[in-house]
Amino acid sequence: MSELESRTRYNPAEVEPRIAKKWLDSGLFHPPAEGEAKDNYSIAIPPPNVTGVLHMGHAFQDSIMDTLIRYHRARGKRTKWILGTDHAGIATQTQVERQLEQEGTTREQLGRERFEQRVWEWRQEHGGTIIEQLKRLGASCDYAEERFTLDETYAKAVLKVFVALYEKGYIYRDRYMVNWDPGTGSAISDLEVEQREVTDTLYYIDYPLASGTGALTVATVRPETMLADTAIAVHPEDDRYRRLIGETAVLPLVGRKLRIIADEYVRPEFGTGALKITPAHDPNDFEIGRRHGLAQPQVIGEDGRLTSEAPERFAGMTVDEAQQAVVAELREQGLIARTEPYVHDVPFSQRSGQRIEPLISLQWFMGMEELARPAIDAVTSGAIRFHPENHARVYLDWMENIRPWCISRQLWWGHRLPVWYRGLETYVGSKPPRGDGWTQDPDVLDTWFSSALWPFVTLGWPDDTPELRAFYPTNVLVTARDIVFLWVARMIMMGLEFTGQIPFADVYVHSIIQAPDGRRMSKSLGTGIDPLDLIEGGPRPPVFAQGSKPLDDTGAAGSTSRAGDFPAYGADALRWGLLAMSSGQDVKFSEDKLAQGQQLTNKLWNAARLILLGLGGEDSDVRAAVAPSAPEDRWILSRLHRAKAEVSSRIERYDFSHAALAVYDFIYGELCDWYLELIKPRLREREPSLSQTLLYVLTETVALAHPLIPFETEEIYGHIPGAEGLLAGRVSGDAATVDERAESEIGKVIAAVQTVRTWRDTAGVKAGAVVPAKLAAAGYETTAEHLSRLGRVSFANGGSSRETVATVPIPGGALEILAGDGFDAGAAQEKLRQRRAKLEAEIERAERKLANAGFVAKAPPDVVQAERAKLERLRAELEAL
RNA sequence: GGGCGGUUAGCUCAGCUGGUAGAGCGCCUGCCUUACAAGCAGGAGGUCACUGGUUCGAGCCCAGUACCGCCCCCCA
Repeated sequence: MSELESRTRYNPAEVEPRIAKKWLDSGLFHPPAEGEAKDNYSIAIPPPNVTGVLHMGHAFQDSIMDTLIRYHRARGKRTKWILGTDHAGIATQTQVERQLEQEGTTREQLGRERFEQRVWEWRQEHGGTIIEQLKRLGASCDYAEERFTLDETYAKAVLKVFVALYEKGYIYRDRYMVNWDPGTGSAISDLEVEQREVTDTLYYIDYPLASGTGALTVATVRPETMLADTAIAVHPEDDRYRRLIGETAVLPLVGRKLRIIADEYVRPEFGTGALKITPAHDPNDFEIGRRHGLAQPQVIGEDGRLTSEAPERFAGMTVDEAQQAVVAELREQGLIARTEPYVHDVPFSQRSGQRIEPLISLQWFMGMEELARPAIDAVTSGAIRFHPENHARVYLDWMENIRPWCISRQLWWGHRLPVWYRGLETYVGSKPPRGDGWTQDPDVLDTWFSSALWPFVTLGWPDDTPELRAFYPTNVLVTARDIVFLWVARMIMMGLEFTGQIPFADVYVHSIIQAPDGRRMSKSLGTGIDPLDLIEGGPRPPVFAQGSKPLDDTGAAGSTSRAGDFPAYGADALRWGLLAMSSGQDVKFSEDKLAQGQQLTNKLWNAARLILLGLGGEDSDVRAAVAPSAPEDRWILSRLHRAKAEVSSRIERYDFSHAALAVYDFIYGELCDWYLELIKPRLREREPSLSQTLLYVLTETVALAHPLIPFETEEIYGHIPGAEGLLAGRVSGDAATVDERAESEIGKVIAAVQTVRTWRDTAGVKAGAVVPAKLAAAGYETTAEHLSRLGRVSFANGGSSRETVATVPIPGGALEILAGDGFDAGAAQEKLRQRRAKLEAEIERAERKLANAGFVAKAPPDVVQAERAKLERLRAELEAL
């Protein structure tokens, strides 16, 4: 018990690693694969990137999941938190390529096989980091069964799924417009593209008519793509151009004849109302081109350079060079009518940050409509519920307008497509084809393809394993909204298609934590933050040094300003703080909340010290029954019972900030501020009934707080005499009930003490002085001593002859302060006058309300009754003064 | 273009089926009271963005306005 005795401050740095080890050694987090999913509780972790490190989003999300997991474990459920990492195709490959670059080589030089080996080595080296960080956070994942989306068993499942969907006709190969990311040299999906505002130049270019009777002017921000133009489109009802439909224009610099076509897509009011059509390099033009059967010459290649289909003098140029060259030639020929700056949104790759080059490319796609239908039903029927529920609508909107998914990626790191070609033949199968001359498709699958199978493949699918029966479907999927489409929707579709069951019943979409200044947390912006620096102390980036707004003109600080390194808050304070921040919407990171969490852990630590050191330890045992008679004992049991109900219901409703606050309020506002103060005199007397109560209350309090602040509560639990096993594995019950009488008695005395203290302060009573008083109030039969001690008043025996110099209204009557020294009578009078004025104002308001015929007639009777009762109480109080 | 959310104390945020506005931090005052001074006790501080409506009664419900943020679609 030395730590408990010697430390007046809770020291997470010493406690947490020790407790973490105990948990890991206990095997508690690895449940047997028994029973059925409906009786068990499971969550599949959103697999972090295998080479990633824990960021704030993880810490937040994992705190939430661990709270759920620990809560349900304590309710006696067989509980499994499925753990693993994602191979994260592009992200991982990029990291290894960067390393190769430093070594002066490239993946091409290395060759595919050796490159893949390098990535596996990289994984070996860095793949364990985030898992260790999860342990440090206290996440009670099933570390005994760590999955990886590129494991052998996982690969088997991916192939099976691919082949099955191919055979159903959902997966197909097509030449189609894709988002080509020149940065990664791969196609990427729509969801990996983000729009950024860019200022471009809009060029107005004259296309001479073939008839020689003038020119048609088109507007474009990408003049270089004109080399691939195959038509000019106008709106069919545009009177300016209607007569030209069917004529031809001549493409400058190239000389190709362009048909002038009519298409509803064109907006007459934009630009010149005439649109150049480049089917190979613009998604809309691609569609128009298909409608009109236009050719698709491709002048920009996958390497971002002009192809041989462009006029020879441009071939080989980069897109930027080509643009300059094209503009220069057009200028020379006097074909640029004018230019203007133009601000618009342009697609960029989230992966590489490069501007997307829309290209026609031969890729593998997956038709989603058939898969979407049951996934829509699952949500509309309520089988899957979103929390908060407004996310369901966003999900449904997206699902109802779902588009094909480009699933092939031109990478080496990932699940290689189980597709082989020989001449014009294509073979798709989980095993290579027999015979000679087959070449496997070099592409790999989009990482999200394998992630979509996560909740069931991690449990052994396609085999019918005990794990699958015990823990699938999972209970809840915890995620941020940015991957609801990328991941959640696809898991639902794949889960229904391949297991016939929803993969989870609830989807909890949590906040995104922003930097204190409202920007997103990002390493490159300097707004990111390593959760480990908060746990163990570490450098504080400038943006975290103060509140969200700079100091105002008067120099008054808006909120706490902090400097230097983060203190070692510990994992508990971090977890509590993050949970307290959580909300239905995005939130700014608040270090104050961590500080509040730290306060809480310290308070609980000292409460435990008071109880455990005060008891001495040997004569009590938490296993003994508790049936106290003292009102404060019955009060704390009743309040504890309420706190448990409150915290449970908050956790079950995914309302973590209120769960965190409820724990705080109970420990601070009831246990420490009142109960422990009330029992202090009895503590010295070693009353057995009190000891039992204290041990019971402490045990149940740490159990209550354990899902949120697991380390400290586990540590304290270890010091409780008679406590068995680990708190993390303890199933809690609740023997107590609400005790109205005790709540009323103690509630009264608390209110009275507070009133007396306020009075003392304003009446200028010296802090330590004990003031003589007469108790002229009912309801303090069992608690007068508390009032006397905590209010520092002494009750005169019998009839005192001293005069009353002040009257302090308390519930049930008043406290008459008798003449004595140690306080300022004038100030007391003033205080009394203020109180009277306030009472009179309140009485007037209540009277006015009750005089309102509408109120009495229309308000619910109980509200009116309550108003009457209040008026009477106020009058009585005024009377007492 | 469509959709969603927000605007409450100096700061960050709560606020239930409408019934006299709350927390943490910061600020002021007083206390080293034998669990905790990184503590304790007390206090000040709010035209609930704005306009109108419904209601006996609106921070909460309805309509509109302004500003902030996010998502989807997209116009060369």
